[in-house]
Amino acid sequence: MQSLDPERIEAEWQAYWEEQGIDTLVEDDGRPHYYTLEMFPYPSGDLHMGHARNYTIGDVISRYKRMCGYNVLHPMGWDAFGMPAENAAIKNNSSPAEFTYGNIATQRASLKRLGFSYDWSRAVITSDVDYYRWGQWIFLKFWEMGLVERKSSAVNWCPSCLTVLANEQVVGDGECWRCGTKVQKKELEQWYLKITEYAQELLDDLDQLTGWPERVKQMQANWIGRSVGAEVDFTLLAADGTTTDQTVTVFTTRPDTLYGCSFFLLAPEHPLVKELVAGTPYEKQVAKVVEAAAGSTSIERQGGERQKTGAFTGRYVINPVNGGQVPVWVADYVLMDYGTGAVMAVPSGDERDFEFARQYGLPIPPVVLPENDPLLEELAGVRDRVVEDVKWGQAYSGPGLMVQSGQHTGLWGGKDSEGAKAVIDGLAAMGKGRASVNFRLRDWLISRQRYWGNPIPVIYCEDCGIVPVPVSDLPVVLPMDIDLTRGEGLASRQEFLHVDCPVCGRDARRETDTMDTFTCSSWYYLRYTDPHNADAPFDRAKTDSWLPVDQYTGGIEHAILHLLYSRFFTKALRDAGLLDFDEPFANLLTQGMVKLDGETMSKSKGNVVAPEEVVGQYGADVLRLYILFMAPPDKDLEWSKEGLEGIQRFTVRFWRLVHDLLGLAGEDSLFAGTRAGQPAAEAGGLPAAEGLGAESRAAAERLLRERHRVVGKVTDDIERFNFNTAIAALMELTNTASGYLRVSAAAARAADPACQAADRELAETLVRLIAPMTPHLAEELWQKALGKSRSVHLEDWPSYDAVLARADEVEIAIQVNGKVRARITVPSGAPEDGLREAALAAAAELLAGAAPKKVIVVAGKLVNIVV
RNA sequence: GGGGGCGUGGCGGAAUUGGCAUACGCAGUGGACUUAAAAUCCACCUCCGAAAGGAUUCAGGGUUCGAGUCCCUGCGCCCCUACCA
Repeated sequence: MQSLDPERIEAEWQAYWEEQGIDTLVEDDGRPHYYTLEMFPYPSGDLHMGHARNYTIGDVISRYKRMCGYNVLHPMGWDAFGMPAENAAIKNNSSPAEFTYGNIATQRASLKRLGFSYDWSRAVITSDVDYYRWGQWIFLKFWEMGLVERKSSAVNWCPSCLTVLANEQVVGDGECWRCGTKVQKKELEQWYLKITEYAQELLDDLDQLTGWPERVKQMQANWIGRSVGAEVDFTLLAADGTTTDQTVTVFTTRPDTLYGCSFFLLAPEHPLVKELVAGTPYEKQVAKVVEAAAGSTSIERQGGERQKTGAFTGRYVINPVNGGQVPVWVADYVLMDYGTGAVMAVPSGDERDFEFARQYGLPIPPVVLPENDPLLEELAGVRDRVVEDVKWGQAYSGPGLMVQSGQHTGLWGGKDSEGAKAVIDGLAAMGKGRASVNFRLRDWLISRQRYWGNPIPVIYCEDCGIVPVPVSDLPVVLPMDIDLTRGEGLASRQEFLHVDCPVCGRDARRETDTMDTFTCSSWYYLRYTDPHNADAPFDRAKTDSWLPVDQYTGGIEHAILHLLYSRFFTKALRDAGLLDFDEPFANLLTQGMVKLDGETMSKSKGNVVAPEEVVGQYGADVLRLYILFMAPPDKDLEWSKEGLEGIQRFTVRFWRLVHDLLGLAGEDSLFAGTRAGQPAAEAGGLPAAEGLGAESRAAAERLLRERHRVVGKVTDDIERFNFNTAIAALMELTNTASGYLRVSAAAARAADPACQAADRELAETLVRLIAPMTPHLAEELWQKALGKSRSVHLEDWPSYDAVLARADEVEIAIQVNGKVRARITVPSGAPEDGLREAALAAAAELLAGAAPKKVIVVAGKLVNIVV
């Protein structure tokens, strides 16, 4: 027996698998399809432990499903465009392409060293022109469908990355998702994809995603942010108080509180603001609020809450339900990009309005009263406004009785209430309002003022305006010779910038913005089904047969960004007639983080453990098994060197056990450590094993049962991704088998053919069970120790017999009043009646004559006697 | 503020439908082997107790024959999100 040498074994079998092409997909071989996918990495350096975890989980699923008889698509690629490559290029005086492709080579080597079963012939790199040309093609397809829009709006600008960002990429307290710099607001003309057209469907179809974590679905639902309510039109009064024909519309979820509107608010960025105050005494104060809001990145917080500021504009609007004149204010807490940018303030029913009213001395008339409110007696049924100001310490935003609300007084108010409906109906009849649904989701801003990305295929012509690049002119190739260290960008290349207008043929200018990298990752899972297609992004027949992805595995950080964008792309491509399914990922597994001393591993904190290092020291199999064992995949994993070494010990024990079972162990026997050639049991005080005596026969029986039980357990656990307990069960089987070998003499086993066959069968089972997790170790044992000539990874998953897994006898706990007082052993499958009798007999002494009131029998488990 | 999740030995964690709490591993302790150590093997290893026995899944209450699991209250922790009208 050779000693376990991971370095030699792993190199040898990786070469063998590659040469045999066992991971290369053979399409349409008659087996059912299974598509397992892990989120592809960004090539910013070598792989980190989070990648190792993500891809280990995916690899176990892939190998397990293959052994279960599926034709498994298990691809890998790189999300290769983006900022870090630009920054690194400037720092290292090289180019983004050099940096990116260098890291891809490094990561590819690391992935191979970890023994992942990817079909490398299908690798997709998003910065390859053969890939991104189809991203441009899809952009033009979306253009055709009316899903592309160029518009001017207040956008998020990262002053460090020198580019705009999508709403989803502004994180935390208004920071850039990539560099953490405070984002600024800028009014700019940019390219958008109309994801909002799919808002309702993106929300509704979350219900279809039964294989997604509730948490992720909730996060997406919150992000989409559907609110039901109404739009209300307020008529603007001129400066002299006369009526104009101009209206300002608000969105509200509480139309029932409309009678309590005592002031009207505009966002500082609202286009009307300037116009209202121009040349008036109010201009100065209002301008102050507007300016402060523009620099709101530096807003101070007071006691965790922002101080609200605002200013009166000197103008009024008319409340459509009661004709009341309402002062118009500008307030910094009103957001331009939610609703209409204008708000009807109802301070008695909204905490923020309440706070603002108190601060500026504005009235707070009550309109919806909570139960038991002292005002109920005074105001019940009162239609006109008699109380202008409540004495409350805070607003009441719950449901309640409507008062001081004209004809709607006495109705029940609240979100989506009868009162709300009645007010909407009244407004609709007047033509001053309508029921409305508002979404928080904004259109997806996809243009980036960066070089290292997919060029937006658009041309600006002085005569023809904005012209899409004709499909026949694709791809728009990204020039590779841009020198970022000299401050160059796409506009620096005349041959890129200047182009003949596709319509009129005159000199025109190319768009120099590139697309958000998230557009590249929004459809890569489709490309894997047909990665070399030169005529189309993908082939409908292939996507139909492989998608949706059966199992997608990746980090929770993509809960909104990537997963929402991909869902949108899928739906849009479906509507383009290119796909026939609604959702890209049927099942989603979000793996937890890898931590060290309770902190997330990160380069900046300097607390990283590099997978490469661990592989070098312990081997890929040990790293993989450790990652799977230490925590369930969706929980955070605390790194522990001791734990890693424990797993290493287990792999050695497993290795020796298989050899022992086959009679191949010799001096490396599990029990060779104590006295040469003698079972350690002797030293441990057990009688020396002489042959297959009664004790070893009993052990053999136990072992057979355990074999069937553990195969069942490991199968169930892998199906449910409980890899940690699957490994625990394998450890138990290993321990049971060691116990059996300890009490039975090797010579006697070798002399008994039935015994030898059983031992061999067990060894084969063990190797097949561990194969998805430690593929190299398993292959070495399978081919070298067991003498097989075909890869273990092409074998069938072991089967088991539930009947054999059941013990002949089971131990039944006898409880008295719910506490375990005794145990009896009965034949398994004993009938309930018998069990009851046996239990009562066994408990007679304990009961001391007390008559049982009730006896509960749980078959095969326990009997509870209630006295 | 809103939403989601969690709380089990010294540690990571198990308990699949309400049915014997603490599987498996780490750390620790003792033993065998060794001149010795490491490695290996064996045994012990929730707490109190000499033992018999008792207590124990953050705390308190409830439902139930029976609760780590379900319900209520409180405490603590984590994650997401946030002037969203």
